[in-house]
Amino acid sequence: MTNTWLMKSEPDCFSIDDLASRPNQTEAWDGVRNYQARNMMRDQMRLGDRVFFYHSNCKVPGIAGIAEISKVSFADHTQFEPDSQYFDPKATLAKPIWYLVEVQFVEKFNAVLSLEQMRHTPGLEDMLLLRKGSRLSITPVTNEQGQIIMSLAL
DNA sequence: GCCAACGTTGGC
DNA sequence: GCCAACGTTGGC
Repeated sequence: MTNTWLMKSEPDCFSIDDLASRPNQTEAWDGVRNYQARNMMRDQMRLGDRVFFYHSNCKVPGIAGIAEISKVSFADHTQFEPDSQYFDPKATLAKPIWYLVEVQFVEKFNAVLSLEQMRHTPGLEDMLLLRKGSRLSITPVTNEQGQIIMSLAL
């Protein structure tokens, strides 16, 4: 059973083009410091799960393309690095606090499927992304929502 | 740049 | 364990 997720990234920081140009087109999704998001990565994501790569905090926020989970949950190394902005002094090697997954590029949409368009698409009303005040950087997407999104993607 | 909504922190 | 204060997210 393959699930679908939506993962946000600020394109100024890390965009889908950045992912596509990485060696192996993979990237460890480090720096997540929210427990709900961590729990999804740690406990629920499976190899091959589909990821909608969402560009946030930019001119046209929306889904820029697709990735997939290429490596399941392991400790986020940045929590151990004092020089990292993601350093967590409470974390130890024996007891890591933060976990991440690795994602791999699959495809880039010809055009970003905008937040605006998703808001106006019947069938997507219940997407967690569209909830007022929703800031969670990782959210589950239902199969139905996933199919609708794929039908809109160019 | 503004600010609403949310999560976290820490005093009590 | 409550909750005010604070910091962050992210659309607009």
